[in-house]
Amino acid sequence: MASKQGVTIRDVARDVGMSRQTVSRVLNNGPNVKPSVRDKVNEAIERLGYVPNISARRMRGSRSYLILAINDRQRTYDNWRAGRGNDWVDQMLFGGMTECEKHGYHMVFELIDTDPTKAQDQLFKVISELRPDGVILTPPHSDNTRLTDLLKDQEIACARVGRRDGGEFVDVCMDERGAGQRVTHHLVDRGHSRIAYLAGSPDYGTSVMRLDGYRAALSECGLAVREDWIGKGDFQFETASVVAQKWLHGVDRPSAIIADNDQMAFAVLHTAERVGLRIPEDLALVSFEDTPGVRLCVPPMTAIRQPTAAMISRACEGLIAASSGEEAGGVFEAPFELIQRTSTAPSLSLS
Amino acid sequence: MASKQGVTIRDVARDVGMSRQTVSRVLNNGPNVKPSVRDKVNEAIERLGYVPNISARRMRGSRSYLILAINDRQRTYDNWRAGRGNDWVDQMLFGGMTECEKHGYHMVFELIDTDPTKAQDQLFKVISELRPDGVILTPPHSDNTRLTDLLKDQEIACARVGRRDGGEFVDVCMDERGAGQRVTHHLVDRGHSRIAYLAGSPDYGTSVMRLDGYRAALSECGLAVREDWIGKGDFQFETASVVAQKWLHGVDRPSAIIADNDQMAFAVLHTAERVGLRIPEDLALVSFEDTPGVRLCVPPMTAIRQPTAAMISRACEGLIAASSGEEAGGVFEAPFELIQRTSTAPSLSLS
DNA sequence: AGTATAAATGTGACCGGTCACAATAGCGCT
DNA sequence: AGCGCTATTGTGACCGGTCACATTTATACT
Repeated sequence: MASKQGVTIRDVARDVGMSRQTVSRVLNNGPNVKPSVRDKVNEAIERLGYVPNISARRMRGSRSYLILAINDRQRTYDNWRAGRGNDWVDQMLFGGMTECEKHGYHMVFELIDTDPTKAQDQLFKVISELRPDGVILTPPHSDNTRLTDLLKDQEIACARVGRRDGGEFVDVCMDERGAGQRVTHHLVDRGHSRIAYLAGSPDYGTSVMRLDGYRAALSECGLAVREDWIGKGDFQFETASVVAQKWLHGVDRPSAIIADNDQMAFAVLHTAERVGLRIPEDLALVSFEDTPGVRLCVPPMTAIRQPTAAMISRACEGLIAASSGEEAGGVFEAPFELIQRTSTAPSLSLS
Repeated sequence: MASKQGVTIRDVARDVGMSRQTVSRVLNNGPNVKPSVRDKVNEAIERLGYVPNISARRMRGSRSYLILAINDRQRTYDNWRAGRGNDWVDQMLFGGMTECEKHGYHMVFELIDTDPTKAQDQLFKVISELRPDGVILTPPHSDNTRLTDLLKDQEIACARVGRRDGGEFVDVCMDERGAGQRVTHHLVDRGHSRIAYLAGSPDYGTSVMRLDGYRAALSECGLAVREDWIGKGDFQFETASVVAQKWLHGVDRPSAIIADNDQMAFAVLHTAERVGLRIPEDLALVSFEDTPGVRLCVPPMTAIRQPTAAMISRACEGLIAASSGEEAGGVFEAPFELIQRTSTAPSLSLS
């Protein structure tokens, strides 16, 4: 099964009686083309149904019109296998694709392993094959310097989701620290002073920043930070259940828990139910991830809504600008939203 | 920002003192290469870190090592916008990518419009740009003959999700009719005889087949089909709410409802709550889509679990085989599963 | 008008692979 | 050794664009 080629640039050139280079100039919005010629060429392109072949463009030219989005294989697989979706992937796809389409770009998704060395090999392979104009790294790979070094070495623009260093990188992020603060203040405003924090992994920069915001907010409110109320999770349900169990089973227990992702929030929810605590009356709960599950569970949870689509969209924009020769590095911070739902509704017992 | 090229096939050829064609033969598992040479070349490829460039391969060669997956823009956008995820996309991504990776292929996702003419133009553009080896069409585009004709004309292999005609196409599907039957029998087994069916859209072949299975099962059980209990939905919450409202508000109401997708099932759930019907005691409910929301809502719903990942994986396999020159068309039916949850639990009032 | 300069257009090479076909090497057999 | 045949390897062209540079045409200015 061979895929034949349709109309080529030479067909268009012949049709308008110009050289292929002139047509190429029109295609790339190059300078020094007489308006009348530009119009004539565009008309011919339209009429003949000419569409430039991306592979050919990539050969001699420097652009491939491809943006590569990298996700973590284990994380994606776990979510998929467990039957909870990858809301994240969906939003990336939508935000990225919409932006790419505007500029005539395409998105390719790839999964790579968590192990830094394997990840490096896999990324090397795929960028050698595809030679994308830009690569989007998502956590935890945004923090892997082997990958960023590789991309720098290969002179491929790189966007990092969840980082905020900028420089030559297109860093897109949310104000994680601010979100940590906001969530904490939200709970304090509701009358809570015994607020625990169920952290994800210190390997994730985002986790660290959120936790930092939590600490800061407690200080701002004149509340002490209890280190035993900072739980060490791993984004998984099981581990979080153990921590929640420990916290909730005695008398000296938190009145509110902030969970670093939806799975850990669900773990708290289940544990609370098991030990007979009602939400929100006996325990308030906030999730840092606003997935369908979080919205639909009982009670629906208050959550931080990450602007994933906006971030990826911006990442694509930056990468495309960079591959057009512009200085596009820097930090773009997308605004988060705190969605208030029942899990932190005002409760009588506290007022 | 130009992406430089690394090691090329000529570098490898020079290294082993052979011609580039010989290296090419090794790469493509071509015949007539002396084993010792093959080994030497492979060693050099490994040592030099050579990875063939996909764009270059595509130029003179007939393969692009690209599989294109097409999804409907409106549907994806609606789901995304509404804050419910696209579980479907996630599974496609995972199933497809895993299969592609095995064969050195890559997946590109694209969204196209529902309108058949627009869809055709958009597909034409993207296949002209990318020249993929295969295209996966998902509902409702699997039923759009303009698209399949275009692909046939362009000699690009095509897989259709949710179709079962086969022939030159790689059709992957679930036994939709069987699922419709199974769901209906499940309800009858639970003692129901007043079973309504909230259909999606007659534009979707899958919807039609499921409905057919429902009718068949009722006949098999000696139950009459009530046409007024076959609701015309459009996969949307709002429309389904109206239908559910009509059904549930009187005395002559169904004791069980089958919904063609999760949104419509949620609509029934909400409507039931509003009119004071308990699930499953007063009304049983089954969803044809097993998304995270369906699993997490209250009560958790019995649902058909579509083997999306398996179907897409198989589609990729077929397309890759086809582009390798094999006769790969045909129908592949992936097994569905009925996941029994609380929404159809045995209820006292019926026993 | 005549020349300097800029604008517009054209030409050949080239990117990194694969194709078609040519050329050489190796083998079995008389 | 000589022959026929097959297995193995090599050569030049080529895919469809873009690059660098050459060439022609238009505009500006003395």
